[in-house]
Amino acid sequence: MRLSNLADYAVVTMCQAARHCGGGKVSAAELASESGLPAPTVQKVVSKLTSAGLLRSSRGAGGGLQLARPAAAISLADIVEAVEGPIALTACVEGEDCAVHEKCSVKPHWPIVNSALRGALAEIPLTRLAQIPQVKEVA
Amino acid sequence: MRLSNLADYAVVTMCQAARHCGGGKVSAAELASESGLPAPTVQKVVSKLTSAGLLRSSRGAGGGLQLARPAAAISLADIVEAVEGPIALTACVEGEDCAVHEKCSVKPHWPIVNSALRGALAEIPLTRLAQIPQVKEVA
DNA sequence: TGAAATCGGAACGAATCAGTCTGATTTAGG
DNA sequence: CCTAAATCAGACTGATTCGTTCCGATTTCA
Repeated sequence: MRLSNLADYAVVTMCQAARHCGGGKVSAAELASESGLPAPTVQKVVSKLTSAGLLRSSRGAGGGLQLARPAAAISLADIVEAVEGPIALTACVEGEDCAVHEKCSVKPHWPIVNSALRGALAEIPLTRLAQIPQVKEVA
Repeated sequence: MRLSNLADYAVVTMCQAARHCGGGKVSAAELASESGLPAPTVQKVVSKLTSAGLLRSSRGAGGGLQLARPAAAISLADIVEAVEGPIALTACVEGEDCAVHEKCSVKPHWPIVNSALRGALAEIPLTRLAQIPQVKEVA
């Protein structure tokens, strides 16, 4: 029930990338220095994000990263799935058979729980995470 | 974003225990044989569930387990938290400091996501998971 | 009193994850 | 056209956590 660190870093990195969205390309090293994360780790995160189609990479000198889609069209669920694979609380949701595959009374209920969680994450766009909220409100 | 196997087993075990709720005490070995899970694993799960106060254990010969509360008052979130600890997607929600503790723009948003997920799990009572649905409906 | 059955904690092994590094590819400039 | 720099992409190592199993302490019934 805990997100992996990679996924956490991916969210932070995507937020940083979203800020540079209008500016064009940004290098992974720049994102690392801005976010304070170790550079090699950011590189790894960026690789996964690019493979998933969330980021577009331009190689060669003067290259860099840029969001493949507008920030509003990228949800938290997309980022998590890009790094951690499909959101599935249990293996049986994925089709893998568990030890109690036969007459498992809980099995039919997992998809409902699963979609509920995924829906909660899908409703949070990257724009909402990237915006620095005025935390002036009284807690 | 995946539930640990222990938590999965805990849910199955609790469902089995809920069926025996009216019958009184049930041994961990019986729950294991009924669910098809390895007996030692069930024992470990039962220990955690008892420590969390979800199950009540009676030691000695003829002892066994029984639900500490009515099944309707036990939610999926309770079971997950009993096995995996507090539901916290990231370490910073728990108070632990992450590498980017300073000016982490994402940090203020995590509690919202976290509570959303926890709420989704808290709304599913054990009774709903224990009942065997008439899966006659066309998928 | 004896014995059985239970929970509780500790130890071992495996798997996944985090982090680091080196190599291949691509572009810009001379 | 070639050189050189900068980039991403994949593979490797070490560590932490999870899963599983086993054994001991405690408690109750007969």
